[in-house]
Amino acid sequence: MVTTADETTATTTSRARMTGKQRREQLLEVGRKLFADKGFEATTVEEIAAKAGVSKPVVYEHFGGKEGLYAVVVDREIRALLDVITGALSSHGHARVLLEQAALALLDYVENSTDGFRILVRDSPAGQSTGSFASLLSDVASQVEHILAAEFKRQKLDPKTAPIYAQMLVGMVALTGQWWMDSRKFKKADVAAHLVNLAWNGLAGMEPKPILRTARK
Amino acid sequence: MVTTADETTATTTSRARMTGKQRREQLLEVGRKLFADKGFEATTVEEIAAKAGVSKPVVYEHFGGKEGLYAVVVDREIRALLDVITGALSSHGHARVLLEQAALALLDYVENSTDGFRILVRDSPAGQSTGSFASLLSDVASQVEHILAAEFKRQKLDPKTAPIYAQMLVGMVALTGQWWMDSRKFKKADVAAHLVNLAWNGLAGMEPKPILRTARK
DNA sequence: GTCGTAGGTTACGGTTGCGTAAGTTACCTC
DNA sequence: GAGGTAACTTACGCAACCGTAACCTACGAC
Repeated sequence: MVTTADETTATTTSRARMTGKQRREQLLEVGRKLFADKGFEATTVEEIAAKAGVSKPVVYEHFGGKEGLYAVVVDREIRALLDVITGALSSHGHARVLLEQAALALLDYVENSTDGFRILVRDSPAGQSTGSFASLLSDVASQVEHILAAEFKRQKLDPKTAPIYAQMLVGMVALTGQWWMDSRKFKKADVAAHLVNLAWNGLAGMEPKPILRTARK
Repeated sequence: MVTTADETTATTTSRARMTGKQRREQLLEVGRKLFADKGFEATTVEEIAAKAGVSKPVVYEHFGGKEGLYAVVVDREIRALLDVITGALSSHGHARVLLEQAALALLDYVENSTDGFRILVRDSPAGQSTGSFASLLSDVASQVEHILAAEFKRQKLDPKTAPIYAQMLVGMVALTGQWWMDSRKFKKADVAAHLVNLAWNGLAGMEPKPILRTARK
């Protein structure tokens, strides 16, 4: 044992004994990071344990296995993301403002919880056919759909087509978030403003200098 | 499909001896299907071999391993998709028409080569950090960027922002394709028309009954 | 200060799936 | 119909990981 030194890459985070809760949270953190970096299958239980400065059975004790840990990690991320998006979409106001807020909410999430977002995007624990991220997207899309349907009626457009447009908007925002996560060459507020600009005005009627209508931290 | 008999799940496609080329192509087909259905890691070499009615070493003979086979499969798909998209984008004409054609090209691809598209979207052979699909997208985005930059100058918009909009458009189209692949509740031409409608006119100025401007098979 | 228990360890069994060595069969050529 | 070669097989070695059984150890309560 001895080992004050870390062998290969493992940064032995803790050394001391912890309470169950603490250890559990720590394992979740460590796992999150690893899953984000290397994906589900490429991450091994031993690696997780090592990086938490603990031995393998501890992981099994808390989560019953890799899948168990992964499930909890994903569940938390899904909930967190869904919460902020739903929050943004269910404040009342002009559809344009809702869009703006939802976009900002996603970008915030991408910024603050990059690892989590990366996990969701990667998804792929083979088991569930419906990737959890896909189902999150379709959940959000259905919220957007309702907003759009109302808006369409007002504008004398066919509400039957709302699902398509909902899907497109969600896709646009989601993939833009994904892209922004890696490139990061533009400011968050700018990305959001352009997002809204394109979605609202279209290429034919774009504002030259789009600005946000919402005050934000 | 010249299937003779299937046992449990493995559809032993061939029984007879083949030439090297034939076998190679057959293995690529089989692999493509399996990778699309189960992903890279979940697919085993034995499974591929079995489904091709052949034994494992044959696969190693032709491709040197699972990764080798996968690489060829992905490479072909990337090329194919990139070709049709690039083709659509490099015909000259109104930007709106280009968008329309590119959208249709993608949807065609999704329709005709569903397995391939699913593989690309899944991607994830751990190795290359830059998922091949991501790099394809950014490739396409850069093409779109140039088209947009020209268009922006004409419209007195800032060409510096073209990359963002390019990314958004590509994201919108790509994720819509992904969604359409699974849902399939709308007709291809309709999806394309709505795609163009949103991108071009925006939510504020949508046409009630968008129609395509291009004649298509 | 002993003792119960939560927190932790070492060490192993078992499966899975990759990759290869060595040998076999059909087919084509002369 | 002998033999060479391309196509293919059986059989195995081996490494990685998962998961578990069995055994320690710090530490607060009494």
